[in-house]
Amino acid sequence: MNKYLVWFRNDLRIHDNPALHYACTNPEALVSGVFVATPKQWEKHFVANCQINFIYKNLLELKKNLLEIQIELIIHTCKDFIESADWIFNFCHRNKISKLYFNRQYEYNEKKRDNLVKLKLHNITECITFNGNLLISPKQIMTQKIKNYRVYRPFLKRCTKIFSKNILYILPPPKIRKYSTIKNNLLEFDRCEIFNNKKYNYFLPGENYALKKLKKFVDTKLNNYHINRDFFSINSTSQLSPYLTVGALSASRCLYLIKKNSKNFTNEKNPGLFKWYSELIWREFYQHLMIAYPFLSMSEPFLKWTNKICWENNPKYIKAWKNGSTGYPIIDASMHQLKQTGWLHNRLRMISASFLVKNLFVDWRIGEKYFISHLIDGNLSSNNGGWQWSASTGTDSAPYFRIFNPILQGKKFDHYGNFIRFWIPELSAVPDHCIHFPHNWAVENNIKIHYPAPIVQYKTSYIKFRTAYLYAKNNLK
DNA sequence: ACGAACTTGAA
DNA sequence: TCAAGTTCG
Repeated sequence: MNKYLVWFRNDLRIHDNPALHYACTNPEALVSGVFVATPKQWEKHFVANCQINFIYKNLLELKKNLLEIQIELIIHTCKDFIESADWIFNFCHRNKISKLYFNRQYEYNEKKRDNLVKLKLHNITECITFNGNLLISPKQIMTQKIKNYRVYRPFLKRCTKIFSKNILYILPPPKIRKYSTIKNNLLEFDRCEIFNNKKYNYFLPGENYALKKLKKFVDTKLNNYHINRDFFSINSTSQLSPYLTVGALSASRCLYLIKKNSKNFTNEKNPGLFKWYSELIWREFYQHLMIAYPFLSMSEPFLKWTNKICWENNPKYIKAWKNGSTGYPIIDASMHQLKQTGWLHNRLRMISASFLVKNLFVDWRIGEKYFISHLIDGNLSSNNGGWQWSASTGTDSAPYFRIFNPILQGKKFDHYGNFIRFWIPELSAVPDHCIHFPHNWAVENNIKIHYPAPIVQYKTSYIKFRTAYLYAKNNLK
């Protein structure tokens, strides 16, 4: 009897999963699933504990869902990618697997691992791979001159053209298998220490929950998304990024709903929908960018000459930024939320990134690494893209003279200071109009607040960065 | 090859 | 206005 194996990686779902779907088209075959955890690899790349925890919890849900269609999910732990490639090879060899199915990953190390597996399995097991994670395959989206897009807007326009022309299919989950591969229906996760950590319960795991959450967002928040999305204290975004990262939800499922909700999803008549769609394409854009320019995943800036900037990297400043004790409430509140929940609104990511780079004059890569090591939705390409955008080192990034003023941003988007009071209770007595910079108010009213003084002055600190940036640009480009 | 366009800001 | 080069059709 034919034995097929589905190798799950960042696609922990049964809906819209090409590898799983096509492995199951032969009703006679024996289909099993496998996931290989690689703790050392994760550690080396600073994957956040909350994300690892989230992966395990999602695996549990995946296992349950696969159980219902009589497919066993084997979970094995290896050290790193190299070892996992060996293990997959041995597994296929030992169990006489005739076909191995998986959805492609395009990152540098992942691709290297997969090529190794393919090479080893040559003449033993047929490897069948799919694009299960991107909305569009890398080669299918090129400029007229057959070059990779470097600028977001034309990329978006091209995507829109393609998507409105093509019909989008969402693959259903497989039907119950004729022959079961279930050996045990125990959910053997209890020994995983991280999994038992009760600290991380902000995002409920699982594909079923993600689909419900998506539907609820589309039904209740999508229409006003463009108006509400920037106000980070009112929960107006979809908060689906963790599910997209582990693949409990596919981006194409989101696109499918977008198309379903509007015949012409590009139409300005649907501004909320269009805005959300364009955010989804940002995610896509940064992935394509990293595929085209792998050096982006190796701590290299897009603009090479920015390597010549002499970052100050003051350890005191770095520590204060990480701990949320900079004396700028919006920054400190953000850093508290990041540490405690593993999630931050995108605007807050931008404000705190801008502050680290352009006020504290710290190398953006230090911030990039810190975010990855704390984010539940941490994703190499989006995180890197966002940081390079903020630091003005990317190809399509904010101009260096564009800087977020943490006080003004706070006043604009957290007008009543609700967000700040939630994360910094020490400031709860400060009146609304002073909460974004409470220091002067405290002095004038002779009130002692338990809150650090600002570590840098906004304006002078920015000039320092700007001077160094321009120096590198003009002299060393 | 020419010209339009270029996420998110602030003074 | 800062500030301006590059990308893309």
